[in-house]
Amino acid sequence: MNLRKLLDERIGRGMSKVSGAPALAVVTRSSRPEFGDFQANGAMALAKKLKRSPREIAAQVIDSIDLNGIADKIEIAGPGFINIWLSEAFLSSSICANNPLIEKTPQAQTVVVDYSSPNLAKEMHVGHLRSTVIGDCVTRVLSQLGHTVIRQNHVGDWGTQFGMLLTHMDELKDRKSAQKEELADLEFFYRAAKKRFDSDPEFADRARANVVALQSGNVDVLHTWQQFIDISLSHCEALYERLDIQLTRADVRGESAYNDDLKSVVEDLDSKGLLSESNGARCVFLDEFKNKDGEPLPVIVQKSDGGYLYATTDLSAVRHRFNKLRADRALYIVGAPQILHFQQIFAVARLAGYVTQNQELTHHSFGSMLAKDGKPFSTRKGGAEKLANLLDEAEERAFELVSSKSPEMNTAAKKSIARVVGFGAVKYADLSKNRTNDYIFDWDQMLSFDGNTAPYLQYAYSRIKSLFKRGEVDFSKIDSGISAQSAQEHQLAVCLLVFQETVESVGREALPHLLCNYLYELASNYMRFYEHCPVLSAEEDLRNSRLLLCKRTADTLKLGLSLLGIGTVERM
RNA sequence: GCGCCCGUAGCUCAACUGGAUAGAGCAUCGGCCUUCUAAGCCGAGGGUUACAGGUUCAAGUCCUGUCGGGCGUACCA
Repeated sequence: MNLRKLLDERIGRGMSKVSGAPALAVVTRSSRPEFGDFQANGAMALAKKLKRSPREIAAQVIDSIDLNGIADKIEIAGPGFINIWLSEAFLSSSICANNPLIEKTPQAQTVVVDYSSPNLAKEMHVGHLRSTVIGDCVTRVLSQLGHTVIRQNHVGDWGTQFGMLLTHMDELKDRKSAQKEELADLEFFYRAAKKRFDSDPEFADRARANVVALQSGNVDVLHTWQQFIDISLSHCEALYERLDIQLTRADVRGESAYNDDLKSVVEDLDSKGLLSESNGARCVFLDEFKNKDGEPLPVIVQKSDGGYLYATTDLSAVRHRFNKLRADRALYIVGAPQILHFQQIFAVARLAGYVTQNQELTHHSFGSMLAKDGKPFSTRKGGAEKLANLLDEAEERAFELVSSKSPEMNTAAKKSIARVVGFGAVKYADLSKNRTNDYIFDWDQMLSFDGNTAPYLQYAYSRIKSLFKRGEVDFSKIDSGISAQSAQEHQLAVCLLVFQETVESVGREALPHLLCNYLYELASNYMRFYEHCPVLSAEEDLRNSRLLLCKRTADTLKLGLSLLGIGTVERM
């Protein structure tokens, strides 16, 4: 149940009645406990419009709304806030086993999400984590809400750097073991190829020839290319699997997939009169984009030598997503440096009619990862930390911690907990921040296990499970409701009812940190409840009520964490 | 130069998109384990929300300007 929406509708109706025209209730969580559970702020704006006293308006609104069975106290406070206290009966009936944690949307859409999209020429590094985990979370959330999600891994599998890589691969062909060894570490392989390219002119010539051969469809070169792509993809897949990222080979649709369509895109733009020629290149000029001299900035779709660019590829991808995949929405989880690029692509796509008015096309950007010295990770010169190294370190540190906290556990159990906790911490570090700013990569911060981190949420969960085990609780025998009498129980109960609204927001805005904030608040509320309200030792009715609160909290934490792509453990 | 993004506690970040006394975590200091897991709980200190104006019942949030930072800005992706 979306509680806020419910209140917004109920109070909004009252507001509109008083106004004589549609008016918004503007319901939010109350800023402090003495102001109740929720507050409606719409009366002030309405009073302004009607040129009347806000408190008077608020009083009329209260008279005209029916919150029977939902609220047991409504008050006017300050300049005209309407404060609402939810009734215990409402909390009890809302938090019961047959109410689903998340309701499906009545308006299911087809949503394409473009995320992860690593460059296959190199190995995935820590900078790829952001897009990968955010996209993974967004797709899980949208699926949970009942939408049809189509994942698109727009990998970089085409371009001039492959000439150099394929040439180097050819050189090693006769020495199978050497080739295998080098390809096992793509970072090493890339550097070796680059070194040859820079130092050996003959090699560089062959590399350039291979680029041409590749682009013109030479069968042998294509075969080698396919081999390389397969190997590189399997590197990615190993990381996806470790991190439990829901991307498979079927979701891969790289740049090369659009090659055959590029000519058609350009022709189509031409037929629609959008194309003009400038310095030999074919471009779309848009009034809203200017270059550094204040002159119109082109979106170049075909170079003067006849070649195509990533703008062309992306236009083709847009067309594919809306025409072939029948998307209602297409979300791009790609870093901030590409803001202008996507603004241009989206504008052209709209002009060309690839996307209609009621179809959504949005770029969800985020800042780049910087090294400790504040400088960007160079993806050309190496120096970027391999994602695999981060994951190794996460497992090691978590293993040490588990070992020190629970020395009695066997190694296998410790290892399995270390994986869930370590990777959870890494993912949460990225998911919990909304910054469009750049941010500094820091091992200790990334691998922290204290405070507002995934392990805190996992700990809350395992504490609840441990409680059930100790109490030998059988929920099939508990059919009573909850009674939230203490402040801690009440806060926890209200918090549980905000889950739906939070998840819907994440689906709408593609902002996983909202879910992180929510789950942290939920876990904090639970911890306070746990400290103040004994569960197993309480008399039967109270014990059952508290057990039900625990159960709902555990279920919400587990589902919420799973939507973040983070696991839970029974013990830790 | 122009465009976009950003500037919140010592550090990393929130603030439900204009609402009441700007909140968390880390770090620092003090308390709480013979009662359900101390990866926890309770408490303290720490702020002119970069700066200056403006808009209004109400501004961290909107507008203008200044300073500081990042990114982008014609055939790489």
